[in-house]
Amino acid sequence: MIGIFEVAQRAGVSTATVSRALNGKSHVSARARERVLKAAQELGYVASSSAYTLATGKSRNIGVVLPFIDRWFFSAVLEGIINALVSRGYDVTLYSLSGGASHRERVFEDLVLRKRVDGVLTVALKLSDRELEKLTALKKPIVGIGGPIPGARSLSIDDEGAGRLATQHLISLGHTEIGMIAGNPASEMDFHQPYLRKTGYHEALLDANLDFQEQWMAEADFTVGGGYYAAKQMLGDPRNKPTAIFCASDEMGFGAIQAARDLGLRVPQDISVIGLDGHPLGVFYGLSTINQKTKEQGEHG
Amino acid sequence: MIGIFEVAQRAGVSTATVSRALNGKSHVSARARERVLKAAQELGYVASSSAYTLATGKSRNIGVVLPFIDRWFFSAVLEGIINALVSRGYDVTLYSLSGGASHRERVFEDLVLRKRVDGVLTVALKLSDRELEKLTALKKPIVGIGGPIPGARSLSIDDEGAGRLATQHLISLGHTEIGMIAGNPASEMDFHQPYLRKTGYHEALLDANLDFQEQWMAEADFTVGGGYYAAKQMLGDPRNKPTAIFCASDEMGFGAIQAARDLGLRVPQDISVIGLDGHPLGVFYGLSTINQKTKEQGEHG
DNA sequence: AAGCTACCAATAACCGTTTACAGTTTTTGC
DNA sequence: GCAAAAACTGTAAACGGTTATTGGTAGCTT
Repeated sequence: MIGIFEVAQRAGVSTATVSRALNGKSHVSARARERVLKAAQELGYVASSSAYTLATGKSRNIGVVLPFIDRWFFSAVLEGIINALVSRGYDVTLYSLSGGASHRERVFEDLVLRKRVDGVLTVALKLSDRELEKLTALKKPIVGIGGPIPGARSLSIDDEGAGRLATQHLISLGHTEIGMIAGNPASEMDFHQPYLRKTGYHEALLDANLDFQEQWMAEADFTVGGGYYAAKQMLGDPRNKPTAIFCASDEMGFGAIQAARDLGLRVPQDISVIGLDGHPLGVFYGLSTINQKTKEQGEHG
Repeated sequence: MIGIFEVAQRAGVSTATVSRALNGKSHVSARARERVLKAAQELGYVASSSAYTLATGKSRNIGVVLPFIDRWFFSAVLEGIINALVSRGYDVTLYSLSGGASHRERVFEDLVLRKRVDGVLTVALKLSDRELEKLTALKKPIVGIGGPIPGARSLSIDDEGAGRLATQHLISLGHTEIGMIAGNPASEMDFHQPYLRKTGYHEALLDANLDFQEQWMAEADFTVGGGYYAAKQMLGDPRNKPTAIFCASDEMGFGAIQAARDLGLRVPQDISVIGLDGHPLGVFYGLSTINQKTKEQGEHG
């Protein structure tokens, strides 16, 4: 195994100098630095991260916790996070909560607490008190994306505004009978965009003096399938159906469009559907507001 | 900060005993073990992973390298991997290559080599010689999923068989004019399912004595958009278009279906589309063979 | 009661870096 | 040229665990 000592030997200096040179610190002569760099290069030396972490307390590693990864929204955000972090020299270790409750507990009890990460980033998550306590006990920076964490830096789009905007767009197209397929918070690990987006919808209707009908409001689990069944039900009654639907996620929007088609309705002639998120498939179907993947830009100091 | 010493003190034993007790090793009396466990529990002690790694050489951490994460196939596989690994007590650190070439190089040069991982898992990746060399120099287990790595354990579905199966299915439906939208290897970080799936298609046609027409073979980049444009072109000529299309990925299949619709064709009456992967949206559209997420079961010793 | 034999537990040596501190060399100012 | 200051470099002590080695202490045998 080749360690710092071998490099030092080859460069004809001490390990301390090697360390300083490699970490770009001062108190190293140009000559020594050059020789160290050369030796390290030739030997293909990279400092062992565990030893580095042990000695410095920094791990150059960020933990990212999210409820799912195989849903578009989450993987898109994740991709953005990773690219941003990697280009800053951090690694990312991933904790998915999709494995069930015991899984979730374990993530917070054990894994996050092994002092392995320099910071934690949660996506669209609402933490229990206990979880929050565990996390803050780490005394490491925490940031919540799309789901505020009490006492931590947070970052999210204006869900209420987005909901209002989408609804207003439908109104501006001349629609007066507008339904909504909202998110179902329980199904989604407790994050609360659902409420905000729904509020935006209500407000937009109110502002425009439009009717709100109970049967034009459905909840689904953010998936294509959920949107499909919700829409099928909402549009099932020919005597009383909306002419437009605002879906709280693009994926539900896709489902709704398909449901409309299966019912023999043409989109967008017979019914308009608008989604929310910025899913790349959106261009082929309904509309969408872009949910920046740039979410990862503003974080981390 | 609370370390092993505090636990030892509280339990009235030495740190050596604490370590043995916590790691389930022998040479600890039942009484001592119990007291240690209790003390650790009360103090919420978890061994620092860097110290553990430094001392033992094991990191309980697996690196996963994949070309993208915001495409369904990859995120689905990733989710499976993570769940399998986490339930075995491993963490997963993620390396995405989507950030461009310099990014890719950095991943292999630097990050993977910080001796941070106990093993590496690549998904649908074809490595350059240099990359492979770097990786094997780690002397850690490597496994390639959906893309064999020379000299490493590999795991993938039978792409050729799947291609043949899909084509045969179309044939069994009575189709004789069958097109294919294959993958475009260059666009996809060099993985080679494209060829195999294409081979399966050809073989099935041959077996059934069916014609193969050059203009019924297109290549796209595995995305919905790619499938859309490829299909639009293939179906654009009313005098000479296939009655069925086999798409090498479900996502291209969605695009193809939409293209057909936009051309005024009904699916599946006027044209059949079959995909490959097992995308959950598949139920709403074409057909699909299931690409097991269980890919992560068979690995790692 | 002394001598063995097990079995437990503590001491101390490592794992590979960083870094405070002390020691050595080079500059610089006269 | 010389002393003092500045710049560089090496030694050794952390960092927080694991584990081989060694030392005790009981419990059995005879």
